[in-house]
Amino acid sequence: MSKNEEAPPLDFIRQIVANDLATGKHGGKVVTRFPPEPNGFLHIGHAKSICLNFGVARENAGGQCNLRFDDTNPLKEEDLYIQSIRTDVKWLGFDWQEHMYYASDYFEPLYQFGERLIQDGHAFICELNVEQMREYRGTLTEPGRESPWRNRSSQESLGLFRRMRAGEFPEGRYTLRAKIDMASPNINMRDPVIYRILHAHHHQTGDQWCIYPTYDYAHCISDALEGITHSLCTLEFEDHRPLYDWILDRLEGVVGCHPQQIEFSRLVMEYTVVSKRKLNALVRSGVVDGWDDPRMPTISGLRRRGYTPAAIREFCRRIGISKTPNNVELSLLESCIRDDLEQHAPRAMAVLDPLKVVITTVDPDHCQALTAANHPQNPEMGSRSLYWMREIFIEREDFAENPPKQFKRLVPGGEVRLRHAYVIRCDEVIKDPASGAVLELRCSHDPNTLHANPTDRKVKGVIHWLPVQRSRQAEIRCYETLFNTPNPDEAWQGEDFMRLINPNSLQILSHCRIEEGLQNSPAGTIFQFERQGYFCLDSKHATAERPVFNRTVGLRDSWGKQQNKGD
RNA sequence: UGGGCCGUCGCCAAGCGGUAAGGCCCCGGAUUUUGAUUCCGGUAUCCCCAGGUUCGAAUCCUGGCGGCCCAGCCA
Repeated sequence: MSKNEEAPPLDFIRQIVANDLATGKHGGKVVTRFPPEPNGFLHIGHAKSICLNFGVARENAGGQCNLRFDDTNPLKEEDLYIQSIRTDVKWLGFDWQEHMYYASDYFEPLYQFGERLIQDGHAFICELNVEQMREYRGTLTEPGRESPWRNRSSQESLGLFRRMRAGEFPEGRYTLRAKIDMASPNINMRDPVIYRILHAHHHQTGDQWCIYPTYDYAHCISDALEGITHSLCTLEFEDHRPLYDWILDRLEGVVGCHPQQIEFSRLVMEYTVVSKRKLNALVRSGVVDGWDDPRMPTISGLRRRGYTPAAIREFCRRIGISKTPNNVELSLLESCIRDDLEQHAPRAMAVLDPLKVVITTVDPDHCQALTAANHPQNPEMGSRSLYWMREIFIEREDFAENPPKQFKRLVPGGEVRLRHAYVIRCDEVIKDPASGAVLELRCSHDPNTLHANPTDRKVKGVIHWLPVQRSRQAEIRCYETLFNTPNPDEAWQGEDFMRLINPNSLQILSHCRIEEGLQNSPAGTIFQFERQGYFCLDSKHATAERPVFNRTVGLRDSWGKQQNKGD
């Protein structure tokens, strides 16, 4: 294997998996799962977990990754989310095949195991209410006290558990608790509740149940029942692992296997919040258009913004997997989408802020088709026609009466190349006498410069343009970060988050010009508007009559950067 | 002197006792009908700090310091 073909180093989880495979620990199998709770939309942080779980399965022969909805809390969950989660996982390019499950599929065995734990003396029915339980739990530095119901007989607990299931009691009256250790320094081990009464309709099981298992109880058993080998989750569950193992140890011989829980650090990214509560607040306040607003870090938002599945997967690959607290820069995500779109997005021209130019050397009725390649490096992407006519638009910022140093665009008396067309010279600047604003430019073109550069002089700049007649008006939405601080999560206090919102996060330009025909592309089509960036035909607001494009990301802009240095 | 986890370049991240990979960002320079792309080149004598073990330590030991998570009948 040559040097640059070397496989990249495996992250610590993949190392564990590879090692387990080598030693035959799980019978040579790799089964993972992605276990979202259907209580919200998937976001970029979920993408990291999806890429890890499905990735590990895909990379190993015979590997499998289940999609499992962790639906143990009917009060917070909805079927709507199940649909959107399925859509997003598929869109990201992953396939659970026939392995889509619900934790609620296991409610019956979960209940039976509960009876068994009671019979074996490992669980009891408790009558403490929420406040009492909090008092009995102790604190981080003081041990808790045992519930007065802890030592009631198994028979009594069993009877009560059955009556709980039968619906004889109101919510909160009883709970089923694991009997572990109230003095444990790990609070999760202080006789945690594993079943509670909830007279709630469940989106999958309807009114079949009025007692529901908690996450800690349901998750480990669900994993075991599905034959999961490696149960990958984020760091905040590290303290839960002893409980995960404790439950499965009590059920040894009853459930077939004992998966290994491994934790990794969750994704934290600059300028973004990801908690359901905060995302919800943004939606409710109307700061954003909805969960799929192109500024949202949701998968649907990224999709609408123009991010591709491949770019998101590449991002997840580049950030890696570790246990280190992290704060990933936005530039890394942007680099991923640029890399993808640079190769795949067809080029087109758009003028965001049009300035009219009359080419005095072209007849009023002249219309010449010029061929423009759709991609400078990839001829297979074909070409299209641009029409050379007397009246055109150029970008207002591509002309300067008093150019800054190094400016290589159009100036009075100067020349510039129009991309895919001719070199023009600016002969006259027409201004509004009152305001002094530039209204129009009069230019002449050099007919010998179509596919050739002049030999007697050097023309340094190339700018984009569009014919007035054969171009179309469009709305273009340019986005910046939603927040004006790189760490909105920290800065976010209570309900007061408006002060964190970047007032320029959305700029709507409604008088842009685009090449004719672009508006008929399917929603979601992405173009590179040359010299500007990547733009995606909006899937929500665009019509053929009124095209709307979202700027996915701008091109790298070394000129703009250089300009800003001077400020 | 509650428990758990983490600390390698501005940001991610390899490294697993043999003398600091890679990516992003940044800075030079070449090519360019996108100030894009591409292409070269540069960027940690040092791995939170202090001791120790060793011929040799980012990697082992000891002691500090800093950060994150946990007191839901949420997940």
